[in-house]
Amino acid sequence: MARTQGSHAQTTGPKIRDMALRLFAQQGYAATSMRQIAAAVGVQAGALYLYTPDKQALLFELMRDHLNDLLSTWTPPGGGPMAELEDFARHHIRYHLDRPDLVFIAYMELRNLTPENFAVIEALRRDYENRLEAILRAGRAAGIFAMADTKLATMAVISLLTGVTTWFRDGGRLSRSDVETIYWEMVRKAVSVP
Amino acid sequence: MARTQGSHAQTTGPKIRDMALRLFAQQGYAATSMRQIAAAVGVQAGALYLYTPDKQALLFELMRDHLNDLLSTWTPPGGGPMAELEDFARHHIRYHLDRPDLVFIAYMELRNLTPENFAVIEALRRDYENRLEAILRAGRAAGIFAMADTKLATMAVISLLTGVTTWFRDGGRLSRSDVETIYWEMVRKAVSVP
DNA sequence: GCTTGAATTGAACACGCGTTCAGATACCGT
DNA sequence: ACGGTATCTGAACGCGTGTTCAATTCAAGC
Repeated sequence: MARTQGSHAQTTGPKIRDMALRLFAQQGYAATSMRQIAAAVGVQAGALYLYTPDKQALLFELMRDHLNDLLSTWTPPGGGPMAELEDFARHHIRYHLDRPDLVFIAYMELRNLTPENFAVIEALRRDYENRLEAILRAGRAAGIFAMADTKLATMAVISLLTGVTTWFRDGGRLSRSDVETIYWEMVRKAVSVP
Repeated sequence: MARTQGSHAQTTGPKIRDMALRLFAQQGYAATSMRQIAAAVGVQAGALYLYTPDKQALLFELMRDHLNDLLSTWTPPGGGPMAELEDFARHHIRYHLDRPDLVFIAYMELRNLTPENFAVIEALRRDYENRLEAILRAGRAAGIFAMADTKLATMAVISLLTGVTTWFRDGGRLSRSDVETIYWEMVRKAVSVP
């Protein structure tokens, strides 16, 4: 098979995903051609099909692996809802700032997934939201948090945290950990008892 | 010229914008062809060029008019930073929930603008952000608001408010004004003195 | 009913797309 | 040095794209 040995395959395979990632993030899935990806890898378009069945699989696997990674790199640390929420918020920001391209694609290219692929991604996304919701629900039950609606608070907190990717650039006025701390403070205040 | 009289022109012209809006929002600018738009209007592709110079202008004018509208339908009402922030937040949510397609396009299709068009849209967007920032800055100076960084708070509040469009659907568990009030409460707490 | 000009068609243009595949090439174990 | 196979090329396929334009249809004024 194609994926096993040979010196080229060990670099070409991953390179395709890297370049697809970069190009999809920069110009979008629909606006990126297989020929462009191939050129970026340094190969002819036909060679891509030794590593991927089609263009759609490239997008889907990027998104699926991203979400699986997001889910597997964080588990509730314990220590009560407040500590867990802080950990969640800081991890979310750190993760998103470390992988801006992946995050961008995961939010922008949902429309370009086939219905079956979309369903898979959607389910992973909901898993992630449910983790935050569980924290908020526990915190409200414990009287630590106060919000009119837990589900809305979940969505609002995720929107707020994810928004950091739209403006943050390395080398700017604030460091990543500055941003992390400032955002966490806003999240905490938004859901805490007044 | 084409735009003046005749019974068809009075309906075909606006119809093109409506259908382009719907299709761009549903499937994206790049994935929508002029032939699809024409079919949705009930006309051949060539006829579109009596009303628009090209496809790009369709996208640009949609976004430009949307942002101009957003800017012109809200002016600071006075009454102090807290009252102004509430008015801003409620207006933002109301406006965004009333025009989900336009809002979606304005956030998703920025990449598909030519550089010149992008610059125009970007400037309008910044105008809008600056209005919120002015409120927050005044509130902090007055000791009503407390946030570590005004610019970050501006971006965070906009992310939080805009996020409502990703999940809200009419006929759901909560009405628009419910959502408006719940979101406003979170915004208020996030930026207020603890 | 004829003339006029706007509104629209439908075919054509050059081009880029995703994907396939027979043939060439490069590399490895022996 | 050779055989085998993993890797890649380059051309081709059918199709859809944005846009143009001569020719046609349509609606209204006289």
